Amino acid sequence: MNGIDQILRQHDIKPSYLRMKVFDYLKQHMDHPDVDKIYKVLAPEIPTLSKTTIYNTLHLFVEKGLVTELILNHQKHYDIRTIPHAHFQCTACGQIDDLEIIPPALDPKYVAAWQINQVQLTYFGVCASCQK
Amino acid sequence: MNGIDQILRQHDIKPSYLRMKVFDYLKQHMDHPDVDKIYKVLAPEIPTLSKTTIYNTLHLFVEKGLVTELILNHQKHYDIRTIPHAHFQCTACGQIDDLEIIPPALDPKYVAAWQINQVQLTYFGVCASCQK
DNA sequence: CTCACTTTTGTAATGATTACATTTTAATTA
DNA sequence: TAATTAAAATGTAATCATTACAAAAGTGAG
Repeated sequence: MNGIDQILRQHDIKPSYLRMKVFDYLKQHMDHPDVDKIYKVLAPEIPTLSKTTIYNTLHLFVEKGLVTELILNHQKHYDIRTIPHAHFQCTACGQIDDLEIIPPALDPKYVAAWQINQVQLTYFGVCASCQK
Repeated sequence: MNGIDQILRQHDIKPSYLRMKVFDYLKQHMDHPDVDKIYKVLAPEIPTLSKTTIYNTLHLFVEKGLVTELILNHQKHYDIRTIPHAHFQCTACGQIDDLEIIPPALDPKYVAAWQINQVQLTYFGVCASCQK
């Protein structure tokens, strides 16, 4: 958990124990977990943990620009990589991989009219191991 | 509703009255409606209409490759344009616009490993009228 | 120590989607 | 045409991630 309190503070987030735990989890598990997955791992070591807290914490992280929210299959997934990149999701097992593809820039005429805040580029298909 | 029965038949779908109505709606309203929107419009003229039927019908259309499903904001939206293109969604009013951008092709090494079935490129932001 | 504020928690509500059983409609055959 | 069978449409209840909200616990300044 080295330096995590610093990172949180840099993003204007008071580093409570739980927030540090959640961020630490995200840092060590970059497989785009959803709330349930984070909860299941942290709950055993934090017996009083509530799922609502995970929701609150992640909302705060997103609001402060610390993590990116990725809605896939009616579920929110979280990613500490905030630089633009693409994703692949296997429709069989649900796993999400990062892809080093930068989403194309919008035509200037749209940029002038709209205020673009986020881009999401996702490829759906069946991963190697699920094809067998 | 000219020729709609033909289009359905071409996709191996038996053209029932309701299926034709749903497809006709999609053809005339290309603003990527969700189930609720379609239901609200069709229900008055088809008093016995059930929402489940709309769900069933759209599932069938997607399965037969007649329409594309687009999950945005935890909701399924439907699009009769099946050629690859991008979307813009306003996070304030929810409106969805088509963009003439072709999502970038995947690196051959990924294409070899995975079986890609769908690509989704979406820009999120605030549209012109919501910025006021 | 006390008070005010923030963080965390628990429960109940929401809302889109699905499961499933039943009813209605259409098509086929005798 | 009536009977039989399959397909389509319907209604209700269940599911599940997320949110709303109020209460409890923790933290820090004076």
